[in-house]
Amino acid sequence: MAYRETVKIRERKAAQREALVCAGESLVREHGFAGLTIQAVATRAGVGVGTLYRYFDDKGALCAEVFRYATEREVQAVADAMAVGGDVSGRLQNSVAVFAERALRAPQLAWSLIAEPAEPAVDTERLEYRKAYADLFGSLLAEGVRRGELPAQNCSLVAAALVGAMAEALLGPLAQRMMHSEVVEQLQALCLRAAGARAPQHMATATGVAS
Amino acid sequence: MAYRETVKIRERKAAQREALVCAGESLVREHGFAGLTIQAVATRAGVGVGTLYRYFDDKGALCAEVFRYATEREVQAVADAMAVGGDVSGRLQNSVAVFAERALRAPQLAWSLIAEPAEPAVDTERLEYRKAYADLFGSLLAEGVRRGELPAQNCSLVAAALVGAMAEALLGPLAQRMMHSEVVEQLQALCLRAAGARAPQHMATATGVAS
DNA sequence: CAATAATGTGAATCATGGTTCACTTCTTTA
DNA sequence: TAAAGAAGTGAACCATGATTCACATTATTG
Repeated sequence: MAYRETVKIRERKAAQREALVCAGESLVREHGFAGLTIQAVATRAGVGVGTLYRYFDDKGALCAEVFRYATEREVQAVADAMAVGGDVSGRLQNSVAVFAERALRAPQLAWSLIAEPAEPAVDTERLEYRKAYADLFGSLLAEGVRRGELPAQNCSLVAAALVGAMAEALLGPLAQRMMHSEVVEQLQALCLRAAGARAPQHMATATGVAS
Repeated sequence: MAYRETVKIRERKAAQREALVCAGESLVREHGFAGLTIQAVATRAGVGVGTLYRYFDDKGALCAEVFRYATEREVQAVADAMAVGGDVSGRLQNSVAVFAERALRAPQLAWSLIAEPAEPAVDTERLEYRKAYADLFGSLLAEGVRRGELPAQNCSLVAAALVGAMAEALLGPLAQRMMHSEVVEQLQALCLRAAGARAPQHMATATGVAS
């Protein structure tokens, strides 16, 4: 016997894998999933195309991983904004702002994650991603209803609708031409009204925007 | 000189063109844009693939035409529902119902028109399509604001958001598992709240659903 | 160091589906 | 009916980009 995977190698492999995912993510940030070709990822990571296939079964697997990687911090940021104390309306207002501001600051990434045509494997992940947001907003709404702060409603459906409303409003050409702050304020007001919450209160800055 | 296009031929050509578009639309209805291949359209229309290129520059042109063809009646149905008399809230409620019911009845088509990945040419048309809806809802909202029936708001942005909210709520897996009537009612209530309109009123059936 | 077992490589291959074009068939008119 | 101009045809072609695989390189251990 003359070879067995050693710790050093295992770590190098893990680092390599992450480097590949990371290269993929940077490509998506710049050019969307359209720019995520095996060639481009390999080149950017400084390896040959064959190497990619030592780490991922196929392009779909790579795409899915890149999607998850890019997605994780987005969802987390909204979850954090929602986790602060205060009434449901305030937390809703806050999380809408975080969602919106992040999307406005990285429009290419936002579009890629929410709407860009891509591999079937990405579509699967995307469903999860939207569900993650919908679940987040859904439980917040449910809490509001339970506390009597919001009127009775089908929280899951309304949550999905809120996510759709924000996505559409932010990704359309309109939002790019408006002042970001106005877009955020309008969306906050809209979402609060849609959920039947109290009117929005002025907030100087939203949290959770730092990357 | 021994040939010039005659009326009979011109008509036959027009008919042929429409037959091709129509074949394309039926494919989209059944299998989405993924099923819209040149081969499939040609076969369904009973012609050779070459023939398609006598009528359309390329696949994009055909797709765009198919999209417009399928789209026209959808937008018209909503426009009709919006054109009836009554207050803005009632008309909003009515058009939301029409939009929702049509989407629920033809989910494959709705998904293809609203969200399916497709040719770039289709994406361009899709922008128009969404804009058409957004404009429709936008002017209704503007009228409501002008009349003092709705609170001040950025009508274009809110309209886009309403379209997004409906699309997301209807296309997600949730709506398929719920009773259609409940989905419609929830969406009506949501959109009215979002626009700051009065509470929804009971309506036995929405108009404009017949194809 | 020799043997072994990984990982790294990229030109060649494959898959898919749009597009072309040389040829056939049809329509019109002198 | 013959000539001319169009429309119809589909096998061959092409473009794109993922995937493979025979070979090279590197790491490990007796």
